[in-house]
Amino acid sequence: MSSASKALELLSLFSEVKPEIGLSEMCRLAKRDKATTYRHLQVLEKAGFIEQITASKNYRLGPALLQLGRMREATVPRKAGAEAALTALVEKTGETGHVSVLSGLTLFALMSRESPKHSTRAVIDVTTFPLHATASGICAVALGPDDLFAEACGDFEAFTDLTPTNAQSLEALVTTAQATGMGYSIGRFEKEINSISAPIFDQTGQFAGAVSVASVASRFTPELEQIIKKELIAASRKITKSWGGVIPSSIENAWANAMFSHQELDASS
Amino acid sequence: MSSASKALELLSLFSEVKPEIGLSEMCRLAKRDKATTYRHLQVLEKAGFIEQITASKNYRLGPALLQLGRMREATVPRKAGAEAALTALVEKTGETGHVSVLSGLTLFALMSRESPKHSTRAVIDVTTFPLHATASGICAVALGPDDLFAEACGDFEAFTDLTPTNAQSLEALVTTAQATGMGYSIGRFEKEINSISAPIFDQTGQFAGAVSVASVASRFTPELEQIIKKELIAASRKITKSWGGVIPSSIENAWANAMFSHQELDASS
DNA sequence: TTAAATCGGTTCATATAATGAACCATCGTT
DNA sequence: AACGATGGTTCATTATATGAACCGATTTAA
Repeated sequence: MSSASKALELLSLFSEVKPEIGLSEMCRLAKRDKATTYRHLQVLEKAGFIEQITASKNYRLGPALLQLGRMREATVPRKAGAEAALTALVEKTGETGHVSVLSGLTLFALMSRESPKHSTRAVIDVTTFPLHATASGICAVALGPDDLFAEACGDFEAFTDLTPTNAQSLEALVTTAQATGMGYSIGRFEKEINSISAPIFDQTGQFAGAVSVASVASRFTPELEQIIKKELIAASRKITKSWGGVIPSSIENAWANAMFSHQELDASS
Repeated sequence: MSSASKALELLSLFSEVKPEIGLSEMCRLAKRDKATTYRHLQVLEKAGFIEQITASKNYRLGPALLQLGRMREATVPRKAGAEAALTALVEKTGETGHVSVLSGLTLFALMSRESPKHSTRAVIDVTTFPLHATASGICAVALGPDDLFAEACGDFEAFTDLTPTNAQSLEALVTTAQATGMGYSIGRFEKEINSISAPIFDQTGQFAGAVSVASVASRFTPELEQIIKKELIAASRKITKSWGGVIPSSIENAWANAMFSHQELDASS
């Protein structure tokens, strides 16, 4: 392993709960020699990636990270960060995929991609997703800011006869989404279209959008559903990383439970 | 020079005007061997500090910077970043220094520090600075968001007989501040107190606050004024860096002109 | 169509820089 | 005063970084 890598690894030892680390402690955490660790810290400090607190002699993340982070934010559009993951998602599932972003109380379509695999396929032709009727929308209401629930209740347009049209039925969908870490829409926005959606988080740590797969109901087997969920999780992880976010452990747990329980059911059937 | 430093240096080659760089170009910019540069890029990519664009094979800043930048923001308060610079400022000038932050349309006092050098000294005992009467306020109106001018015009309270009480006289002060990159208050907030103020910028690239020196008029000689300005510039650079910002070149130019023309006057007198 | 020039990426003998055990100096406890 | 922490330093040993030359693929020019 290169020495530069070892130096950079030290940065990942900082966290919100441990923002300051002293030399000795860092040696223990990194399981490395004190002299080596010290030199690595010197390098990082000279570059502004960390700084030493004069009083305590501890180290913390440095100001250069703010600059570089801002530059990344300024120069790389979110769309670019979602592109590769969405392509992979579509390829692996053979279904239509799309990514949405939450701005204020509205869920906007960011991009969509269709699979050439089937002649019949879902087409995403909306610019904003109804919160109560789509998988992405349920995902946003369930895992995004609290005021989205009220916003969703403000418009119960019935797109199909399965669309939820009152707060109670919406609440049920939201609860399921919170338990599984994913949103579902079984023919609730368009007949014959089943969608599943996973949340995306950005550098503020908040829900930032959703990545979804829309499949035609006739080929939506349990096997396909399992594949879609698996790939959605992978896509969500990739996009979240690209947007500078971290998947909250509560979501990771929900995913693990959802995938595990489903596999169990499959095995026992 | 350590190889880790060399790798990290590559990051500073990215900028808003050059967000993507290819391998060969990076070699030229960094004046380093191609193989070495390539390996450095590999290390940075593995750490998420840069990423390669699949299509063009160019490199750009990576998502890890967003995460680390946000963590720095979350764990290091602005106050801490201003502390050392303010202490040095007060020591070198022997006068009272203070730092203010702009939040919305209001300029709040963040911290102040008095010099033990003189028994008579300025005391900063306000929590918000009037925009029209203080050096920090003029600085904010001149170099901050445009709507501050209207806000300043909303309250022309006359603290002394020198306080500007109409838009015209305020405009004149603002123009001077824009030309010199600093705000001035010669007995306009408190009699016998002269203040000079330099802007601070944060990671959004915008005016974020001001660092100021308040001196008692009786010892405010041209020599002291020159020292204060020089140290203010140094303090502004330090705090701006700590807050993740960059001094705009327009401000740097204004400072250079202001300092140079004054020195010329001194020499010719 | 060919040939020269670029590009990103790779190889391997050489040279340089990373390493860590042992070492200080300093601090706060016991 | 002896102990066990801390942050920081030294120097012989060793492992890693280095770069000239190379490769294959595109692009450009003749």
